[in-house]
Amino acid sequence: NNINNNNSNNNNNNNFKTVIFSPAGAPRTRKKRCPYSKFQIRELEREFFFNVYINKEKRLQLSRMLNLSDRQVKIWFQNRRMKEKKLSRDRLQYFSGNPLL
Amino acid sequence: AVMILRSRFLDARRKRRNFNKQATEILNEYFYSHLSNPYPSEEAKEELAKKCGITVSQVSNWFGNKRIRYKKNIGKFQEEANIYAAKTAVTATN
DNA sequence: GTCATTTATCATGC
DNA sequence: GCATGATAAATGAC
Repeated sequence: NNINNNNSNNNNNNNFKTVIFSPAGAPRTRKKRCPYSKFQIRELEREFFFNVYINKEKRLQLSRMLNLSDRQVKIWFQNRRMKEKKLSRDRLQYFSGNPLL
Repeated sequence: AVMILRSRFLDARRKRRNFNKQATEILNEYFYSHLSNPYPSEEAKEELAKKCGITVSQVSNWFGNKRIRYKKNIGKFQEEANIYAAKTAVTATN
């Protein structure tokens, strides 16, 4: 079964690999970064609002609905949790400098 | 009101402002004097952030961008590399 | 799982 | 018009 396809507007063309700079070693490749569509982001964010940690069933369900691989959904939630943590840090720093707010 | 502030955080994420010349000098000085391993430790990042008047995240962003852009076009940064190499060479003799 | 990264992309400065 | 800082996918260490 092939997982990656993207509907959404502009892209892709996944499974395009980019060559990585290899410091004295065999040249490796990495999947090209492809930005997700507005629709994909909306659905991912919606699920993230309900639970920051997604279980296997919902993950598979989401991946099918959004034409993303199971791995991509998993990684998206990992990155999203990191983003939330950073936003919390920024918020704390911001308010500590502005006690009136 | 909460929603307004919340949206302002999300919107303000990409209000980019260039760093001042002194901060860029400090960052470049560290980068080119550690060119063989341009990965400052967490403590070094905090010190750089303090000296430059920016956040630790901004220091990490700067080094991330600098590493990839230097690697991708070393020739373009050759002149800049020579300048800071000479600068650190002077301090090394002292 | 977290988290520091790499890489491409975005948004702005000038 | 690119330079530059910040963010978004993707990888790998642990």
